[in-house]
Parts: sequence; C-alpha cells; structure tokens
Amino acid sequence: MSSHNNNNNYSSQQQESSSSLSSSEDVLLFNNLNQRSLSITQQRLALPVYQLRKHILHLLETKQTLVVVGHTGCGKTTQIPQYLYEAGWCDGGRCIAVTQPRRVAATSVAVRVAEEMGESTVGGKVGYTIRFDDQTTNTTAIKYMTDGMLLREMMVDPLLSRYPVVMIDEAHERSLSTDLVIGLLKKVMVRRPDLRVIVSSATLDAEDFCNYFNLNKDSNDKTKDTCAILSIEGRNYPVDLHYLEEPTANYVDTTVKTIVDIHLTQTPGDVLVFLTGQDEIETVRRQLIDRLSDDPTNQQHQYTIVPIYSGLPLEKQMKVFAPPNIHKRKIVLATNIAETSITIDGIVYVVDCGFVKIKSYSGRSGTDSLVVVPTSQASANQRAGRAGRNRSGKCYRLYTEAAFAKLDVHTIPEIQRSNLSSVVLQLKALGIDNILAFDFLSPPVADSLVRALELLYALGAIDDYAKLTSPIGMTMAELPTEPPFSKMILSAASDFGCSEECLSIVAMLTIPGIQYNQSLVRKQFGVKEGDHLTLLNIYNSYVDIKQKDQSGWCHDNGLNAKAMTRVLQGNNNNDTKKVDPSVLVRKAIVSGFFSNAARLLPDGSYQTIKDKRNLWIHPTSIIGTINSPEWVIFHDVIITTKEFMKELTVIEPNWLSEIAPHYYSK
DNA sequence: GAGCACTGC
Repeated sequence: MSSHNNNNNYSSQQQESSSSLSSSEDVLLFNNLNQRSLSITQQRLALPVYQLRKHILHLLETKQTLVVVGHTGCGKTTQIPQYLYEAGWCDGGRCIAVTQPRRVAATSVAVRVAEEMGESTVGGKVGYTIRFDDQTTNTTAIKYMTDGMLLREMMVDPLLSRYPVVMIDEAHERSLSTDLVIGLLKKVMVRRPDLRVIVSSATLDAEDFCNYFNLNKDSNDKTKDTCAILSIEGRNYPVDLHYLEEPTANYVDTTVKTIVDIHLTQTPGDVLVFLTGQDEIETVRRQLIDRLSDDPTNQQHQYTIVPIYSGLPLEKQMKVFAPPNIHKRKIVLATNIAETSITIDGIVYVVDCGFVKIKSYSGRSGTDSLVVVPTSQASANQRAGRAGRNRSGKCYRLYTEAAFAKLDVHTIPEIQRSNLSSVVLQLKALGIDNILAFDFLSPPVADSLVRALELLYALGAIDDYAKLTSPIGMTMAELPTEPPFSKMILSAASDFGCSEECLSIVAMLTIPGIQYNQSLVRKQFGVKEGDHLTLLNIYNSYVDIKQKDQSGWCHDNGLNAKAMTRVLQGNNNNDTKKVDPSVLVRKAIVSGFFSNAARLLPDGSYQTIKDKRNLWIHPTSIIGTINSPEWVIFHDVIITTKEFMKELTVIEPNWLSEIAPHYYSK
C-alpha cells in the first residue's frame, strides 16, 4: 500500500527535530515524497512552482505586488526566494525578507533553503531572524523571519530600505502582526515604487489581497493593475466530503460514534479529529476507550489514541509523529493546533466537529474571552485538506451541507477580535498619527481603536494630541510586552526601585503552564498580598536553588521545571538583592493596572471602580482562600460560568489617587 | 471552588 511507504518520515523528522513541529509546507513536502535519494536539483525541478518560475519573475518586472495562491507543498516558500536570488534581485548586497507567522517555520525553512543552496550552515547566504536568535550576517541574501520581527525592524528603518522584495508567507492566517505588516507595506510601497511585495495566501483570500494592493483604482484597463494573482497547483489528493443528513444536538457524541464507525468499517489509515479544547478531547478519549473495548471485534482492530493540544508537554505532543502503522490505527484528537501549526503524516480520515474555540474581544468591557463558535468555510476546508496529503482521503463533517453553506467564508481576522492597545502603540511609534484613518486590510471597529487610545492616554503613553510621549510612550513601544506591563516595568524602575522584582513577575505571568499542582504551590509559596507577590516568591525561591537541583525542586513543589527554565531565559536578571518588595511592587503594579481596580461588595463579589462591572475572584487565586480584601487590582478577566478576575493583588485605596490621579478623582 | 484555542516581539 503506497500510503504506508513513508516510514522514513520519522527518521527525517527526528533529524530535524525543529521541523517536526513546523507548519512549513515545503519542508514537509520533501519528507512526504520520500525523495531523499534524488539530488537537491532534481527535487527542486520536480516542484509544481518550478513551472511558473519565468512567469513569476516576469510579473515582478511589471507588477508591484504579486499574490501567490499555492496549496500545501507546492514549494513557494522555499523556491520563490531562490528564483529571485538567481535572477539577481539580491545583487549589490541586498536581501530578500520572507516572513512567517511562527518561529519554528522561520528557522526550519531557512535551514532547508541553506542546504538547497549548498551552504554548509544557516546564517550565511540564507539566514533567519527570530526573537532571541539572529542568524544573519551582512552577506545574507535570503532572510526568513517572524512577521513580528519585521515589525520591529520597521521601527528602525520604516521604509525597509535594505529589502528589494518582501514576501509575506501564510498571509491567509491573518495574524495580528501579519495584518499590521501588510497595512504598513501598502504605505511603504507608495514611497518606494521599487519595492516588490509577494503575498502568499489561500484561494479564498486572493482577490481581497489583490484588490487591497491594487493601486489602479480609476482605470478599467487591467494592464495598468499593479497587482496580479498567480495560482500554483497543489500536491493534495482528492478528499471525499461526508455531511450529516440531519444536524446533531450533541457533536461530542456524534464525534465518538463517527470515530468508532470509521475504525470498524473503513480500510486502514489514521484518523484526525478536530475538537475545540482540552476538556472535549479528554471526554472523547474516555468514551472512545469505553466503546472500542466493549466491541468484541476490537482484537482485530488495534488502535491508539493520541491527544494533541498546545498545553500538552512537548514530549507528549511528539507522539503524534510516530510513523503510520498499517496494523494499528492512530486516532489523533486535536485542537486547532493541527489546522495551522503542525502537519501530521498518514492521515486518511478527518472528523470535523464544526466548531472552534477562539479569542473574542468585547469592546464594551475591554476584555477578551474564549468562545466556542462554528468554524468558517475556509477553516473547514483547511481541516478537510489534512486527509489528502499522502493519498485520497475522507472527511466527515458533523453538520449538514446546508449548514456548511451558511458558515462565514473566512474566520474573522484577529485584528477585529483583539484588544488593540499594543497595535495602536506600535503604529504610533511608526509615525502613524491618525490611527482611525489607517488603511487596514480589515479595519477594526472604531470603538476598540478608541478604547485602545483611551488606555494609552491613561497610561501616559500618548498626550492630549494623541502623540506618543517621550520618554514614556517611546520606551513602552520598545518593550515587547503589553502596554500595562510595560508601564509597570517603567514605573518600577523610575519611581519604585523594584524593576528586578517586577520583571520577574512579568516573566512568570507570561510563561504558561508554570504550576502543575495548584494547591501544593499555593501552600508552599502563597502570600497574603496576592498572586503577583506569590509568583515573585516562587521565582526567588527557584533562583536560590542550586542549578543542578532545580528540576527536582520544581517537581517537589508542584512546578513545571521546563516552564521555569523559560522564565529564566526571558528574564536576564541576576541581581539577587533582597528588598522588601511588598508595598513598592504592588504600587508598580497599580501604575500599569489601575484601570483594573475593584472593590468588595457585601455578597463577596467585586465591582470595578471605573465602569462598575460585577466580577468574582477566580478560585485559583490565592486571594479569597486567605482573606477577602476590600480593594484589589486584577491582571485579567476570564469569562466562563461567571466573570472571574485572575491574578489579584491587594491594594490600599489611596494608592489609586496617588498613582493614577488623572484616572480616579476621589 | 473552576478548568486556557493559537501565536509573537
């Protein structure tokens, strides 16, 4: 059976451990084709994109923007930059920038392309730049980078003068920073007619991108268009779509039934199931084990269930990459991580529950929360496509065909469902004064822009004329943290002399999954001032432990050792001076988070001071188990069964009028 | 007494 001849996949993925979690279609293509025996040149010539090489180069002579539509594995990410290089676009020490939404993709593609170009290492002719890791030199001609990194470069060099060409890869994902880069590039192109922009996107978006970048608005003469679309055939096999006849009232049950059915009636081939979250995955896993072991035929049908979601430790995530086995069906239960971030080989059957959990921002309350919503058509098609990578496959959509037709065509871009204070701050730092008039590809609702401006004003980052302040606003824009965090760090340094402590707290709040045993951690480290100082207590205790003992110490204290290592990496703070941080640190927190102040009500809930929202203490907070303070500052709100405040710190009410008098009048 | 999709500087 041809679909199972790819046992070499695993070994090649092991060799390139970083690429096994990569979304880079092109890198994975080489693994899939099992063409290691072919020379690199032969491999390059065999790629679908090669047929369009001359066409691409010709279009770039006449058009300023090129939208490239290419499915999984057509070779666009690795090949197009090389064609440009070979055609002389990098002559004279110039460099092509290629952006990726994720770090692993940027690094693994760079490694692959360096190899194709005969380089012994990455960082010469081909390099990459991601946060904390810049592998480029002044001879680098092709540079892969995260789009966030390109944004940072634009703050230093707004016209991107060293790049003749910028390629935005995976633009259809519409991440926050991709959208920002796109909006800024459109402005740059007016000032730099020589700049060429290549946008790689999915079919559904291509027209939108093209209309956006096309500067020929007045003439119907198509030859005057400044943007062209180019489609590259994919390497995907056909996928049979199966819909439900009738809608289901409980898609979790239907998911289980469908998987059992596939397992007992369909030919060998692995199954990939899309669910919305960790809990759902666990539920389905348990029910599946019950159902499948009840079945007397299961002796002939060996199976293994592998969950994957980002919260899972990396070693467990790696289990989905075990090579396909004809005698043992792999059933992968996944969140959206399998739709964009990782690609699993050997999938023949996809089960799509039809829902997704996404971030949603309420402009009115200014908080974001996670909600389960129906997927978009684009997302459903992406999921289905995962069944056709190695051979033809089947996709079971757990909704009716009529329901599919009614789904949104696209997922709402992140910029339209996010808190925009960081975005606005960055645009201000790039000299964009009138944010409301900025030509976004998908403009956010004006309300959330105004809300972001208000917060930045309250934090002192912009002045009465909405101009970036100096030095506060300028410095905040340079810090890679959310504006309230940035302000807290700045005040800690300038007013309260506790920057080490505050940096440690920010680092602890930024790394997810630090505590695996909540109650143990609380017992060991909890302090009455609240969660922020508890986190500081954990951090300081961790630093005091000798390095060789840290791992065991973490385990004994309910902490995730790997997560703690990452805290240290991001926090170059070797100073172990011991000041009593109790009041100073809490005041610094207030200077960033004063808008998140709340007061105790008689029923045990809290009310925010400014907009009178009713909130509850989240049960994971140290506050509430120790006492019920009258005044608190919270870091975050999570909306589940109630609206909960997470990460709380006890404050004195007069600190509010002392630190944020412009925001609170007594 | 609840439970966090996914990224990035």
